[in-house]
Amino acid sequence: MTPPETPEDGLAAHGDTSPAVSVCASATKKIEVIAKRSDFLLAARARKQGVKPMMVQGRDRKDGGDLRVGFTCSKKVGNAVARNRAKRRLREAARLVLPTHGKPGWDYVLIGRAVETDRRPFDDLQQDLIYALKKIHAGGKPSGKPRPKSK
RNA sequence: GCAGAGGGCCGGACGGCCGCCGCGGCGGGCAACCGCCGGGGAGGAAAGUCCGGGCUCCAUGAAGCAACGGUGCCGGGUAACGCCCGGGCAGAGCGAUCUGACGGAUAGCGCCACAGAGAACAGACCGCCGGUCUUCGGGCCGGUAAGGGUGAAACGGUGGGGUAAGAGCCCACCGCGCGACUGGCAACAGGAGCGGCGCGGCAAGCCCCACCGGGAGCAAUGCCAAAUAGGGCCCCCGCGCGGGUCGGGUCCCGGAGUUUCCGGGAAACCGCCGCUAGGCUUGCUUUAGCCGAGAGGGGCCGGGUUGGCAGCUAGAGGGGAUCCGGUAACGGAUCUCCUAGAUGAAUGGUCGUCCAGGGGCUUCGGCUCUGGACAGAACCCGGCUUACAGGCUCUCUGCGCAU
Repeated sequence: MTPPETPEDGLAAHGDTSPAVSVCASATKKIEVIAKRSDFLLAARARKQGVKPMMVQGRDRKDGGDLRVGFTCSKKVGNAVARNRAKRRLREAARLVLPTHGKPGWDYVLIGRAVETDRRPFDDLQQDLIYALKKIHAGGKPSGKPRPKSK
């Protein structure tokens, strides 16, 4: 079966998106990786939006610098192989989506989930990420003290 | 052909498009860096972290002893091992084969539940036999351990002789113990002869004997940088003029893109050098000094924090082929191929075609749906253990059939 054409958003097409990317991301072309634990903790205290295959946390650092992203897959996701696979799919989705839908100066943390991060069709995974980013930029909910106990 | 035993090996394949992490080369650039090209990039268990090493740091005269821990039939292999190979012994199986904490119980201590008369210098409940008494039911004294009963285990077994009844009390055979000698490197095996038999089990209870072991680990360890509160040590000390780019800071430009780093440049803010001058407070006194203390400034050291670099991957290395030694594990020689190094942690994402495997339909040609186990390097090796869809292959055993 042929894959459905999704010309919008420039996410499904691969080869000829480089001019669009360079236009949109003139200020920040590279995505930094969050490496410090304290940055993860700050992002966790900021806005969040859950979608089926992942939880997305976002924080505006308000310094206008680079867009940064981090990934978290706890042992709840599964063994090491399952955690790696989930993290790789999230990383790939972030690579395709964030240059056009992310905002400079923000930190994003993507958190993997047990089965859905692996099973979700990749196009849907990208749409979910775009939806979550929109909600977060629009205001989101502050992920305060009451941690979500449901899955 | 059926049933079974023991090994060895593989553990999806190919191709688009888009990425990630090292390495090498070329080009641009003073350089930082950027671009292009080439090549490499998870496993048989990478896992558990259970043994044995290498390596690093710490401790330590050599060594011995004690304590603690480990190993435990014998011989060999190995860098070493608790691993591997061969052999012995015991047990299981018709067999191929499999299983085994397999040193010592006359070094000592301890334990052996329940049942049973009795459980470790044996003992006598029912019996059996003799004596004696008798109300004829049996009682009492003595002998005995063959028979019964209990138990995981009861102090040899069977038969004969013998006796009041019995008993290795005596004899034959079997068993047991000691054992000259023989074979073997040894574990061990065979065994002339001797002994009437006295000597139960547990060491996965303490223990004894022999051998081995100093401790901690790559978050080891070494180096560099930044910023901060406080500590220790050392130096300078005011003013003015000039010099210079060696160190720090400031500013500008470029690169990488952020509390920063690298390269180039500018100016004289501080240190510095030359001249000049003779001290901010205070103490001492020879009223002057290379004097002391303090404030201020600078540098160094040590400690914690964060980041970077090294350690970091080619090593007792693995695979293949041939030859030699060895029953084998393994060793030697020659040729050849392979050999990842991340650090919020790369080795992928996605799509297509095919191949095993499974289900359904079938006109036996196929069609269609489904679908790939266990699992991810983190300093490196040698083992062990555990997990694992499915498949390939070799050798051997038993039974059946055919010749």
